[in-house]
Amino acid sequence: MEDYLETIVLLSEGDKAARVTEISKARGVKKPSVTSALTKLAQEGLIEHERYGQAKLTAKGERIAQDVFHRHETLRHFLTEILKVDPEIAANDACKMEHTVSPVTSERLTKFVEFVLNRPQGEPDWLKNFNYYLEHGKFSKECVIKCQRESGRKG
Amino acid sequence: MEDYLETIVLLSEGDKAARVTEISKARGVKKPSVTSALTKLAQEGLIEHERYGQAKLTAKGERIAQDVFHRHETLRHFLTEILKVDPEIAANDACKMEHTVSPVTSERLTKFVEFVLNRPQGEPDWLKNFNYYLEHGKFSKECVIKCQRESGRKG
DNA sequence: TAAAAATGTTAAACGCGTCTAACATTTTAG
DNA sequence: CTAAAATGTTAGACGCGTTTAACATTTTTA
Repeated sequence: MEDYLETIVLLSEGDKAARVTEISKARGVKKPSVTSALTKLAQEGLIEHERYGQAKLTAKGERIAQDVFHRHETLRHFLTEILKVDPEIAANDACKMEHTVSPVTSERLTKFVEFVLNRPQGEPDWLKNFNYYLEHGKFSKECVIKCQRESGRKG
Repeated sequence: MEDYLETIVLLSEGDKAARVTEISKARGVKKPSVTSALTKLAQEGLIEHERYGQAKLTAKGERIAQDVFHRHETLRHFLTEILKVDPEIAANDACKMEHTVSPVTSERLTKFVEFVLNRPQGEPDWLKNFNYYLEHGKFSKECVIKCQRESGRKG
């Protein structure tokens, strides 16, 4: 059901109205599935849906939809920009994971992505080293040296 | 279904035999659910299940079960040791995410966790800085200074 | 070894989200 | 304005994993 909310918010923010056919296309699902989903969401007070008309998010629905979308984006950014997963696969994975991640994890991941990407000076050194590690399967010399330096006489 | 395989592998490796009642307790599910799951897994050639007896993984089943377990552990480590999510919540989240993560993402995450935790010199500085960021909601002075140093005259 | 307890299976039902086929409504175009 | 096309809904079915209730088998124990 969360997926429907997300789709509705995306359509509403875009140029398309959140109608059955559009939602159906967007979600890759037949129209009766949409109708029944909308009926349920309306019963739960998350959308308003007039027969043969548009779906509109209520305040509560909007809140939840934005929340799901936020989880989606956080996961997607993490996957593409840190783990360097192919964008398409990342979007796909994010789409599935967004529903299973607990609030705490979501919040931590958000902070993590912020921490890594919004630092005062951009992409950190260690992320570059991770990319080296990804490509070569071992730590770069630079990385090892840096580790040794950082750990001082403890090493 | 993957969850059943995982449970079977864990019971088999532990002291308990993989019998209906044990699996039922472990998964928090009634016994008929287990019976029907085992029947399906047997049909797919992932386990052998003699009526009223134990479930045993086939080679193929073992491979898949280990794979799921590996995804689980990778996710769990990432959540607890990097994002510092509470162990119980982390285990829970891992349990749900392990089924939705694509092979590529799983592999990258594994490498990432390795990279962070199995470095030559232990937990890296930046992870400590992330912990500071988690607690205080801002970058530590040390972190900012380091960033400036690293970026040199570009900054 | 027979009764009791534990364990396992079967049958029938449910909720969920989906589908197809048929029907209803609205929109569009001639 | 009306016929055709597009859009939306309803009814009935399916697969999935689950449940309860009843029954079958095995194990324990007295």
